[in-house]
Amino acid sequence: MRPERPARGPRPAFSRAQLTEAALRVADAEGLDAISMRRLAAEIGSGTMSLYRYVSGKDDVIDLMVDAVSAEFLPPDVPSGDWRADLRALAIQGRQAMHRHPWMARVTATRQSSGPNGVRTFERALSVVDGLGLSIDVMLALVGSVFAYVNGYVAAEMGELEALRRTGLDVQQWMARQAPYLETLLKSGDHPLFARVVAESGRELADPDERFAYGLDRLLDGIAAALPGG
Amino acid sequence: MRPERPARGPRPAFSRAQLTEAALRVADAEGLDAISMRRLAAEIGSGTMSLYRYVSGKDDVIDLMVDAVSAEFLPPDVPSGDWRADLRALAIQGRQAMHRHPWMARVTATRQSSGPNGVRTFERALSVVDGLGLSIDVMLALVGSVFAYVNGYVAAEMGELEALRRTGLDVQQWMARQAPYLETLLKSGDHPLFARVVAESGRELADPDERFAYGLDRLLDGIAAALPGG
DNA sequence: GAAAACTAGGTACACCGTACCCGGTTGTCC
DNA sequence: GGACAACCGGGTACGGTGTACCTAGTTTTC
Repeated sequence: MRPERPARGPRPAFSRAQLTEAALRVADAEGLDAISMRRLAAEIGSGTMSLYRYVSGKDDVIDLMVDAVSAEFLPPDVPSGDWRADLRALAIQGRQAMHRHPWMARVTATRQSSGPNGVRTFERALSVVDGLGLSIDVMLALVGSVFAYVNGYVAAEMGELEALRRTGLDVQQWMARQAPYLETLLKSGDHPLFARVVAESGRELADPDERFAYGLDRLLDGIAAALPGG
Repeated sequence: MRPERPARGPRPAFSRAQLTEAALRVADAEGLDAISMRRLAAEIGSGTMSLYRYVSGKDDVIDLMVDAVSAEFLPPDVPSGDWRADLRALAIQGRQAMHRHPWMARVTATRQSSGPNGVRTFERALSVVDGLGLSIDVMLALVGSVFAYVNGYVAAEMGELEALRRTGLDVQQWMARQAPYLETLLKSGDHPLFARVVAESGRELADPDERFAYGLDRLLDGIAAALPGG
């Protein structure tokens, strides 16, 4: 955790920040699976094992990456006073950050950042619902439910996109490949609502941002209704 | 996709179902990372490469596992008429299934099942909100938001448990190891709400099931309020 | 100048998914 | 009954992975 110059020994050839930056560049462009210690070493022009002078292992690299991205949607240090707007903005900015870094959602779904920026985000999210007359347990549950929705929604969203990217196909080619299986499902007649989805979906809530916000607003409605003030 | 006896050739020594069962046994007991083609082959007493007669690759094995677990929380084929109770039950049973299979949440967070049981679950979830005067797009958004909450919540929940399991430590040992970092965070004074969490959390909503249900009920409240009938 | 504390990084090990291939078994058809 | 297609089991091999361990060089302190 200390990128600073130690007392003795030669000057380090690079820094944890440079390593993190290289890892982000690779993962953003080629996906999380493109990250390997050998690859990262090649990227910054060092020997593979030298990386272990800066991080304790690959997991540590991932932690650094997550914490770096967490900084991108850090809420302002002082809440606006409108808890709903603040929570909504945090959710939307979190999603946008995960869209900029398509590998992010898969990681944060199962492991939230315990680095400085992760903790800061958590603290500021709690501060958004502070002063509403809630116990810390309820505050935690409310913030947690919004995080759960955002992480769950975006993980599903990006999971599909990343799976598509891995195939190397475009959307048309992919749909053409799925067509026979889809046909079988529809022809069986056992899935009338799924058939309706295929036939008539997309008239409303066609914009992905709008779809995300729709569910988010339902959740925020429910939270608002449970608040002491009404 | 065809475990049936083919026309020619020797009788297969095992079946996709047996392979799936072995994979579930290993993953449930030792985690998803314990699943390897060599390990599975050893488990069912076959050569490694023979598995490829039954599945196209490791991803296919995972798909089979997910679809098998999906059968565990398949909603009844006819909704009760109480959409809220049905959606709530689906969420709770989905979570319970993911608790029985700790590896499941990590997988479904980014890749929903497109196998028979996955499609059936999807169809029946939609049928729960059918007949309420909603367009298929809104139905999709509502079901999707509940899925997002459940997947997001349980993925975070299980992610923590699985991370703990991987260390091999028990809760006390793990907390003792984190203590110095925690101390630093608290001593800095920059995280007063986080400090409150550490100090006073657990008085309300101490039961994990209750915590999960609390957020879920907020979401369902918000959905109820948006329904045409009120 | 010696020693301590750090640095870079090569080698090696155990494991992974799976492409490719060979040889054996079974059913069908002439 | 013989030929052959179609399938099965599975060994070998390749190009990857994370990282433990070790050697050797460099800088600072005493």
